[in-house]
Amino acid sequence: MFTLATWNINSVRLREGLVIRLLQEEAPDVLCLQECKSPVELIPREGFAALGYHHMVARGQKGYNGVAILSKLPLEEVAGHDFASLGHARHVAARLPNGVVIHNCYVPAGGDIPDRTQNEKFGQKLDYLTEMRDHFRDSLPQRSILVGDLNIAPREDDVWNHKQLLKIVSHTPIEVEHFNAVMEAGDWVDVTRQDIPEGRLYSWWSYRSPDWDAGDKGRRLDHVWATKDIAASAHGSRILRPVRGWEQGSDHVPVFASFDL
DNA sequence: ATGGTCGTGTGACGA
Repeated sequence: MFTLATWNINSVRLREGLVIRLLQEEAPDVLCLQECKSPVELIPREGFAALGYHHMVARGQKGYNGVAILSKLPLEEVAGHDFASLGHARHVAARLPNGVVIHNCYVPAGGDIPDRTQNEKFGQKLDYLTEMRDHFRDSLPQRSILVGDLNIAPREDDVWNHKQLLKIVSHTPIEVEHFNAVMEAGDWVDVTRQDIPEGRLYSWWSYRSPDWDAGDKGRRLDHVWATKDIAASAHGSRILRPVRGWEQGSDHVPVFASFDL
C-alpha cells in the first residue's frame, strides 16, 4: 500500500515550512507539487530529505509554473511533456519501483475570458488539454496515476454555484468537454469521486474572498486519477480542507489517495 | 459589473 498526495503549493520556496508540516503530519509516500515557481536547482530539498523524502523529479522555471514529485520511494523520471509547446514547466512523470507511473500536471489556468478569439490564454488551455488527450490516446497508459491542478471543476457539485460559474473559466462546458476527452482517451478513473461519489468537494478557495471558510466559494480544481486497471486498488481519498487555514497558506489544499499496489 | 488577494521580484503579470 502507498499513499499519494497532490498540492498546488504556490511557491515551494516561500512555503517550504508548510510542505515540511504536511510531510510530518500526514507522511504520504509520494507528494506531487504544482506551481513551485522555482528553477529545479533552487527547490529547497534538504528539509524534505531529512524526513525521508530522498527522491525528487521536477521541472522548473524562474517565477512561474513548475512541478515536482517528492518521494520516499525511488523514482525513475520517464517524461516531461510541454503540451501545446508553451515552453512552460507543467508536467513531469516518474515510475515507482512497483512499476506504477505517476503523472504530475499543472494545466494552464486560462485567463479570465472564456473565448479563444478574445483571450489567447483560454485557447492555450484548450490546446493543452487536446494535446494531453492525443498523448494518452497514443500511449494507452496502464498502471498509471495522474494528479495535479487541472484548473477545471467538472461536476456541478465541484463548485459552490454551478449556474453562476457556467461562464467562469474553470467550469465552462467547453472546458469540461476537453477534460472528459482527456479522461476517456487514457481510460482514467476519477479516484476522488470513486471514493466520495456524493456531495460538494472543493480543493481551492480564492485569496480574494474575504472569508474563505464562511463564504465557502470553492472549486475542485485538483484531481487524482488512476487508469482503470488499477482504479479498484484505490481507496481512502481525502481533501485536507483545514490546510487552507494554515498561516500564509496556499489557495489550494492537498488531495490524498491510497493504493493497494 | 467590478473588485477583491496573493507571489515574483520591483514593475507588471499571472493566478
